[in-house]
Amino acid sequence: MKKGEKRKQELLQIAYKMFLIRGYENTSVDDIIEEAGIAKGTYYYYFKSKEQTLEEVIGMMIEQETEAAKQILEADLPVPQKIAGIISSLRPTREESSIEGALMQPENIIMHDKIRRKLVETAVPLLSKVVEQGISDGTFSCSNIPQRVRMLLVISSDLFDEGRYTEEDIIVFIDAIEKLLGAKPGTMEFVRDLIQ
Amino acid sequence: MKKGEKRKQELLQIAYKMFLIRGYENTSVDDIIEEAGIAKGTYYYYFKSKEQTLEEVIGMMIEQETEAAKQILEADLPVPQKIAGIISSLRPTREESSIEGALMQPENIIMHDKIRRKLVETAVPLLSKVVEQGISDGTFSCSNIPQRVRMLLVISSDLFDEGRYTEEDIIVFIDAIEKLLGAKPGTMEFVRDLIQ
DNA sequence: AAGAATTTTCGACTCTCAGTCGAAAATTTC
DNA sequence: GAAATTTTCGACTGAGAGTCGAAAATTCTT
Repeated sequence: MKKGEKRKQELLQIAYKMFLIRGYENTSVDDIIEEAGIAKGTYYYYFKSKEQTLEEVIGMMIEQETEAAKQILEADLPVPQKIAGIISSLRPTREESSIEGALMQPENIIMHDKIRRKLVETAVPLLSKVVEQGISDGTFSCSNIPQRVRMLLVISSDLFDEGRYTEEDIIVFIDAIEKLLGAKPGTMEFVRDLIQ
Repeated sequence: MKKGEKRKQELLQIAYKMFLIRGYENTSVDDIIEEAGIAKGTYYYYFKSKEQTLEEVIGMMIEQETEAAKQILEADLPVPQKIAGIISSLRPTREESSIEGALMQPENIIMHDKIRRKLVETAVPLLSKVVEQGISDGTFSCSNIPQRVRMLLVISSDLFDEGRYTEEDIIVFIDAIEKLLGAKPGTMEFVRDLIQ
């Protein structure tokens, strides 16, 4: 038998994959333990509840994604590059979004919502710092940075999380960035490439 | 015994109240039928599933709220007044938001999310028309109206649906409206009063 | 008005699923 | 190597969503 922490990580990995593929609501604890080849009691020895498992899975995901983002933040790069880098690293990995596309759509409301909240919460401070730097160097010009950054993040998750966006959405989104952060027209065009 | 449609409305009313007070997830079908004094089978004679009941309850809510909004849309009023009117009529009623405050917070994610989506979906076309009128009369100046309106709605639900907003949020929100719709600075200040 | 057809209601039953618990097995400590 | 601690086991409970066939009420026919 495994020693504690190892086993927990293993379960977290399994839960992560299953939540991703089949959705949180469509994955039962029994599914997880079967996949892991353990008994009910063992599962509940490591997790207080199914929901706590979700919480930890999300924490894991976000932490991983935040890791790279923080690196970039510290680097010595021009503001647009930093923004580009942070956004791409926070973006769902191919693994996450491509698994059968089954991911964030049908009825994964709960998981989706929790990820969204946590993502906003952790990304706002990071991006705010970059925007501050952007203000120093004249790229941006505005006050109440965290509030503005949050708005842009909320918009972007509405637009891009579910794949439902058109060319017009992109145009307006870029315009929104420039207007809300006080950048010169056209300077945020590079964002378009990040969306692809 | 009641005749069909009447009974269904009655059940819808009961479900509506219970979902509001105790939340969708914390209300069992058994709770509903007990309150209504009917048997399980009768409930399922009228609804395919619990989720369909939620769907219909939300449809009912939104329809009611949209009613008043449409009236205002048709009226012959200055743009700011129309916006104010529509927003207030789409806003959760005191009944909805005040019931023990238990409403939209703890773990009503599913109901909250469904309401949000449906609300955005129905409000975008309405407000877009007003903005168009605002462009004719010079209040606004922009293209891609529905996209912009949607963004503002999404922001506002993030900000106000859960009561978590500060003075700065309001300032930035108003600024966002003006910038995104191309209104002159200060012209949207009246929105502040709608939030209170 | 009586029977037939239809609508509405009933409630016991099934199935799935999250979570519990006491005891067994493995591991660590002394 | 015995006692203490950690980890695992799986049968069991309880809750809740949804099913189903049959009874009761209502409406339709003639």
